[in-house]
Amino acid sequence: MPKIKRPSDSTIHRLSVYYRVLQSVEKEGYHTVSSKELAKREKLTPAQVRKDLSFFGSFGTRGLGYPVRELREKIAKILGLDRTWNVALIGVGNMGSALASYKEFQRQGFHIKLVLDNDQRKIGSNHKGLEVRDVRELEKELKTNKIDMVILAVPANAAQGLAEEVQKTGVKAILNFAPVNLRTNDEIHIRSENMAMELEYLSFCLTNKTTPSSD
Amino acid sequence: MPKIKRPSDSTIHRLSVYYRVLQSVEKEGYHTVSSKELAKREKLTPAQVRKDLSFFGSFGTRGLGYPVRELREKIAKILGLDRTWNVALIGVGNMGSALASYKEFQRQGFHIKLVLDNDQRKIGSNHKGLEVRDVRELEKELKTNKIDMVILAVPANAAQGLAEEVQKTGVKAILNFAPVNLRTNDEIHIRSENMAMELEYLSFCLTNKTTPSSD
DNA sequence: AATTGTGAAATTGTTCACAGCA
DNA sequence: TGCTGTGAACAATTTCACAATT
Repeated sequence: MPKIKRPSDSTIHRLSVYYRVLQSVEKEGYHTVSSKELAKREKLTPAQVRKDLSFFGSFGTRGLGYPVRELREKIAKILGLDRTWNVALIGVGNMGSALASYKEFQRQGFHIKLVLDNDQRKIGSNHKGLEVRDVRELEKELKTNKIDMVILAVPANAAQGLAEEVQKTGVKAILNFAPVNLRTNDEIHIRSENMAMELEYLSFCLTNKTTPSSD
Repeated sequence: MPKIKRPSDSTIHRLSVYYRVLQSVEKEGYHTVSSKELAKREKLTPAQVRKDLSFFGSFGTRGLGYPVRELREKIAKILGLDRTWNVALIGVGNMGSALASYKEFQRQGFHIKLVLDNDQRKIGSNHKGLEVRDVRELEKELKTNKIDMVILAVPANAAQGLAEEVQKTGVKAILNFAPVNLRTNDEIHIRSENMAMELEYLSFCLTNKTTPSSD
């Protein structure tokens, strides 16, 4: 039985990285770029770049390199960035507010179309042009706004319950900022940003005097 | 020559995870916990938990499991969480403000002792009990406040320059929130939180209808 | 009886090295 | 000649399986 090679988790992450680099390279006016150049800009090896891309097809020209614009578009398509995504933000505390105005989301096609909270004082208020809606209307609001992804920026103790509710509505992706590990069945994709954990990693490095070099 | 096994990057990250779980387990009143139970709570395998811990010593008792409190303390020591760290925050925009009031940092021993910005309107103003200082005084302020780590929450185009300045002052760790890959020599530990990249990962999953299951 | 700690095996991910093409 | 695409070699990580211990 032929074993089908699936791109690894890290390959996908690096694809995201290449996408960003290609945006720069394109802005700098280059029409082609080699795996060597791409690698150099991100401290990777040329072989890794080529191998990563080869999971998805042959995009380059031997002897020449990769066509910048075309490759960027190809990667966009692979990552699903050749469209826009409707995103809902749950929780308009400090972090939620910051995320609501985070330009990079918008710039990459993630449009925050809906903002929800459970605090009566916040509901109805205006937040970056969007009226904050009542989280009790979660299901209705997610449906009406055709939401594809949810960003959870709520306190740790509220996150699990909300993740389950979101899942029930049929939304298939959550980006979680609460410092808890969400337990769900396998119907939904969840990524967590755990900022304290990153500081803990740094704490480990400093404590154990490891040599840095791109951790 | 005997090859010394170094814990991998992912082992360190999981240590952070175990630390959090142990805090819960302890709060729930348990005195011992098995690798099986720890694994279950984070969807890992018992063997992995044991292997991870074994890099740092033998903390368990065969037939019984691990002493919760003791293990938590051991891990705290390994990660350098048995002390407090002085953290400086550079950039008091939306994200910076949110980070300044992020409770989890404080709770895990990361104390934001200094807040810097380059905006004259913000300098001098009070932010969560701390006066915002002028980033032009960077070196002096980092020294006076005995800063161990810096959180960078500045626009993408300012991040690289600031990272270099921070490095010159001798601080050895940066947590970067700007959506750029910081290029530095290898004297400093850098971690980046790239929130758009996490959304892109989700975008890939939805686009390619991968089966979720704890990505 | 239960559970750790750990070499060995299996798997996964990265780098090498070179054939093949522009 | 220069650079891609890729199988094969290598390296790292995870899982297995079992002796050792309480």
